[in-house]
Amino acid sequence: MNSTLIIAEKADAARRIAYFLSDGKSKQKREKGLSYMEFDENGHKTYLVALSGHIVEINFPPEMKNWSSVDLNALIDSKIIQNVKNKSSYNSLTKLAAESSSLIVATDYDREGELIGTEALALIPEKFLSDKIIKRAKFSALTGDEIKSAFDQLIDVDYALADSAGAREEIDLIWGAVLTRFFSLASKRLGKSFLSIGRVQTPTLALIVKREKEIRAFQPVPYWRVKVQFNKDGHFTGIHEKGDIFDQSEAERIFKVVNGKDGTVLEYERKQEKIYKPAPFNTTEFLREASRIGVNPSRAMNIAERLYTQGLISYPRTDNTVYHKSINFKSILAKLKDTHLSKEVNMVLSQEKIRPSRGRMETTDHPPIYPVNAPQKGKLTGDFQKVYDLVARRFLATLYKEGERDVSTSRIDISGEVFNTKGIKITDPGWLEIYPYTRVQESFHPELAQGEKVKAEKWDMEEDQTKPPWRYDLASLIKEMEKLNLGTKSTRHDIIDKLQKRGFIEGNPVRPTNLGMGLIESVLTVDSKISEPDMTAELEVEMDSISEKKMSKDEVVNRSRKMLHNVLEALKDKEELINRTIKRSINMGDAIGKCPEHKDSDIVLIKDRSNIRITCTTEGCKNDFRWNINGLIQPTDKTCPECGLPQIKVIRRGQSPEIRCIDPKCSFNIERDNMGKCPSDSGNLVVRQSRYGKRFLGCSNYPDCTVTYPLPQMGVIKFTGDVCPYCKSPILVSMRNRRVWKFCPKMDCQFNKKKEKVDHEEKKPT
DNA sequence: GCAAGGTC
Repeated sequence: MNSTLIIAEKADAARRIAYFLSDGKSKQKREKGLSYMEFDENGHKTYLVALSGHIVEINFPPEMKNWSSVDLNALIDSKIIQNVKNKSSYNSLTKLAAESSSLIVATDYDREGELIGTEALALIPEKFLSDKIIKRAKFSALTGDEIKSAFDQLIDVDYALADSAGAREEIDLIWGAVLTRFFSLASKRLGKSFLSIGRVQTPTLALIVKREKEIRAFQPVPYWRVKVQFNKDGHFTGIHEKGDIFDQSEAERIFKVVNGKDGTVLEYERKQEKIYKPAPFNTTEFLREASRIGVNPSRAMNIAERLYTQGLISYPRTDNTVYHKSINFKSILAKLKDTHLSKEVNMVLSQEKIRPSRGRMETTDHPPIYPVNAPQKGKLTGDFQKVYDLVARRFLATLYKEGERDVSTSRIDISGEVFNTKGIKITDPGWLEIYPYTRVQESFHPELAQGEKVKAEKWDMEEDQTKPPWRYDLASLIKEMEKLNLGTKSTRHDIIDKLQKRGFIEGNPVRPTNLGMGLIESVLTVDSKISEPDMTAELEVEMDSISEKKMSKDEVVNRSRKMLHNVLEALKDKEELINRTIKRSINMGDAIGKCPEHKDSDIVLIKDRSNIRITCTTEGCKNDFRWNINGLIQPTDKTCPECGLPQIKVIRRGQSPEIRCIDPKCSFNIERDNMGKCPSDSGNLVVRQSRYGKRFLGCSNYPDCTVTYPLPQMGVIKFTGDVCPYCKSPILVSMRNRRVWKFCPKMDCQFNKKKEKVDHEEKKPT
């Protein structure tokens, strides 16, 4: 029993700790469902177990399960139980702990890490625990030096710090569950359509709703700009120094003074400016850039995780924007040299000295995101390739030189009115050559001299108006959440995903749905901080008081329970109002056109998750349609050529948008979906959408006839009017990216063997 | 069917 067990937070950390402590002699062991690492040192055995984050999950006991019958005040005061989530870690942990004389917690050195460590300790049966030495290794980077010195100077486990994270867990659960149930019950939205409330998700939703309200309330104000186009070896534009002029008569006065006249240079300046290279990637910046190249944060995070486990990039969850001195740039560059980025690598290597850029945030938990290895040729495709390239190019850009540009400015006088001009010319692209995701706009500007006359060619008075604030896109939303300290680098994209899946927000740029607007409005009917980032800020203060041992975890949690009782009372007083607010918001709908029956009535689109109702606002009108659609529905300003009802645009992931009549039974829609006769019972074959949004061909006599055919998911599909000579199925034609394919929908049919390629012009499909 | 936080 002379051995040590080290508990690590994740497999990667366990590997690195084992490697550095054993000088590379550690071995991975797998036996009887156990998985751990092991090494020997002078007869002393050391085991390492890797957890994967939290090993237990807290929850309410089973008797609290029923939403409708459990009293919410009782739920607030309910005891909280723990469930083991990760059985295999648990088995390795308890087995090896029994064989060890000392235990070392070596999880990440932060609040959650301390909790993850103590959770693991708490799972070890008391009889094995009592006689053991329990210690904590404190390292803030997974480097040899850090790890070795951490294990030379072990400290004690900080139970107060773990408790502070434990309080966070419990408070989040209690508030989340109680309020989620309250709002769902109040609006009678139970089952799949429940309304969720949480410390992070609700303030995030409120942010989006607030912005939408600002946009809707925005009153544009007109303004004018007086512009003159000058010419000397090329065109360049001067803008009157007053910029946006809100007084129309003043703008007119200036325009009249200068119209038709040339200018005289008052001042001219040309200077060299640096184009600073970007900082190394932290999670937020990485997600922002990925979003810009068309990979949404959730998917980007998912891909980054997989690239990380494949050993291609470093750990993707980090706040750090400064490379640690231990990173061996040369060896990484050597690995990247044989890839399609060899040109860029050589550019970096051609410098006398490599000086990496630094960001503002320097933490010690993980390095910034950078490539650690080159992928095998052809191994990465699609978005994986895009994301890897983004990380690799960002890395190379941070190691290359700054760019340089010439910035020319001048002030030009026309009859006492002054015009500012500006031109930018890149003289040395520097890192921009490696990192093509950033573009610098160039504009022409000639060299000028003071007192020089410049010819003017065009005089304009442009009218414009002030613009409403921008909607958040997924990238700027994550950035804003980071600024407000909502969520963590690992959870922000998940929170946004949740808001989308629950039908509170949609699109990118992000808009709240009517349901999302209604939920926030109803949350605001009582005076609480549920929808404010302050909830998190205040929780942080409480957590600090626990870790500083000024308060106990129970004191803090119980105080929070008391507050929640009060909030719940206030909410119950407003229950009826809350119900009405949510109902009204859902039924509000967006106007998408006029009703041909009732000329004064709007046709509105009412969305509630995947249920869509499109109806005339006149009570009882026959134009009341229901759609169940997996996809986004957008209004168009067109009407159906068949029946005159408004048309909508249906956008499904991976498919080209379709124009539809709002009446599902309109011949316009039927015609488009008609793909010929079913060979089995001569019903009509029509395009249908599966529950998962995949399209396929099915017989109109379903469920009596269950004939289906798969369809290509991309591109436009039409019926040619021909019938397959082999199997009698209708012959279809698929058009995508100007490529046209004629095929039989029966995949293994003889017809497809010859893969007939049809020219666009040769035969126009009907 | 509830939260947010780890990690895969």
